[in-house]
Amino acid sequence: MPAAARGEPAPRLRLSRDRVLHAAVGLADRHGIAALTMRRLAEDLGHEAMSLYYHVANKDDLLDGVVDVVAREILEAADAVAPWPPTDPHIPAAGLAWKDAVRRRILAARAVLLRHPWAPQVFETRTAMSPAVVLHHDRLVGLMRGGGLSYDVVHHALHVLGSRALGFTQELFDPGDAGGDDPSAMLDGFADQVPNLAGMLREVAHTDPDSTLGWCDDQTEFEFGLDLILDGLDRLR
Amino acid sequence: MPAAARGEPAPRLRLSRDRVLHAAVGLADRHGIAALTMRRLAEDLGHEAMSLYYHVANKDDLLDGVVDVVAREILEAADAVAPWPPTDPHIPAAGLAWKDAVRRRILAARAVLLRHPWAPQVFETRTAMSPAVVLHHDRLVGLMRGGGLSYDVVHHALHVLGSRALGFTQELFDPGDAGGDDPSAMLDGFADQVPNLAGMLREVAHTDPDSTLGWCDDQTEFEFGLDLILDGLDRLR
DNA sequence: ACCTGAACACCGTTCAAGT
DNA sequence: ACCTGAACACCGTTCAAGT
Repeated sequence: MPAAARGEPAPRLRLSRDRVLHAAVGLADRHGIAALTMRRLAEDLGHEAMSLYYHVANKDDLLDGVVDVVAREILEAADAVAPWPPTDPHIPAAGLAWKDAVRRRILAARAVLLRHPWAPQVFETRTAMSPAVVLHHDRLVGLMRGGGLSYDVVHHALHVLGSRALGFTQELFDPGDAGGDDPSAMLDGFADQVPNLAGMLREVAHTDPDSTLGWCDDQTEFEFGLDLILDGLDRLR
Repeated sequence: MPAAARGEPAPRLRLSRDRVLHAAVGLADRHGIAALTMRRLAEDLGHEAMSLYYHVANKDDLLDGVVDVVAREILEAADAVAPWPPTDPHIPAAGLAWKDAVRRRILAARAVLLRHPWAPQVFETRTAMSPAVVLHHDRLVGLMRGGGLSYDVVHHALHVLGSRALGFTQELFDPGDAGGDDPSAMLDGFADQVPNLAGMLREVAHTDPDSTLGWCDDQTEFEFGLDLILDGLDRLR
């Protein structure tokens, strides 16, 4: 009795490192990073857990590869909106264009990460650096230098941007559950101990009482911070 | 035959949530966050793993508590250098002082985190927010408002600062292993694909050939970014 | 060359039982 | 009230064995 007749999905395809990595990304996208175990991943691929070790050294290597897959996606998206070297022969004066180009690259990166919300956490734990991440940063350096920033300022810029260059920041408060209708409600019975925060929340909530995305629009805040930094850097030109 | 006579360290002290949490912090400090398992922690305390569950709901609750311990340490250090409300009756004009006070608080937070290098990773995974973190932010809000920033700008400020308010940033490249004597060496055989980065590294390394901390001084870069942001915010006053 | 099964040393956690 | 031992369902990984 053949495997297919027993209702078991036989291995449909031979494994490869690339197939393993892309399946891992898909699994994390669908069920979160906690679901990404060697056993579960193998199951998704119709193989046994041990088979993965032929294509991947260990779990750490798997995560390095997963990060690189996401980083390649970012690189591609960023190159599509602001390549280096610039292809457009009609680019305006470099000094004016660098900010826009860097901004476009970073917002494109952010758009990619919104599809992989688990990725920032994984990026944080990686010690080896993905080639695609390095390429992305090389392009940022090129654009900033072309805009008239010194290498020294560009170097500082990479540090200031940090993970923002890849489109994410470390938010300490989860806007998801903190929001609700009334943001200051979450401080109930606690407000007298945090008078400043309570005051701020009351006013900010009042200013924009019915924003669709809750009282903190992630995209708006990300862009605000990005522009604050880019403007600050431009002033050092 | 008593337990002590058999050479086994009998439980010297009764457990408590506070003792468990502080032991967890110490364990992570000494052996890294990966060593922080329920079994290992119990062993350090001279008890059985299952005993911990009487004082802590589960591992998630343990990590929430651990984060709060670190956050209380931060709060205390920050209040020591820049309390709110300000205690000094001779404070200069508020507009000039807010930046310095916020800067002091954040650098004090950073000093604490340098003693707990594993903490940022744990902060990232927490969804519940630590009371001590909320208090620290309340004080930042107070100082900024006192400095003449509108609630709206202060709100943006908290988002821009993000984890920086607690003294850490997400660095994508590990300065530890990337450094060495020659930073551009790490791009060997790759330099032609990343000409901008290679150019930058050559010049930056040359500028400061023998800095003790390697080619990227974390503290310098952190302060550079912090000041860039604070100056940008001040301009919105 | 590529894949597998059994086995090992770990996890976090439940539950009934001890003092 | 506080702590424990045995047991369960998971991990990542080694290794010898299959095709």
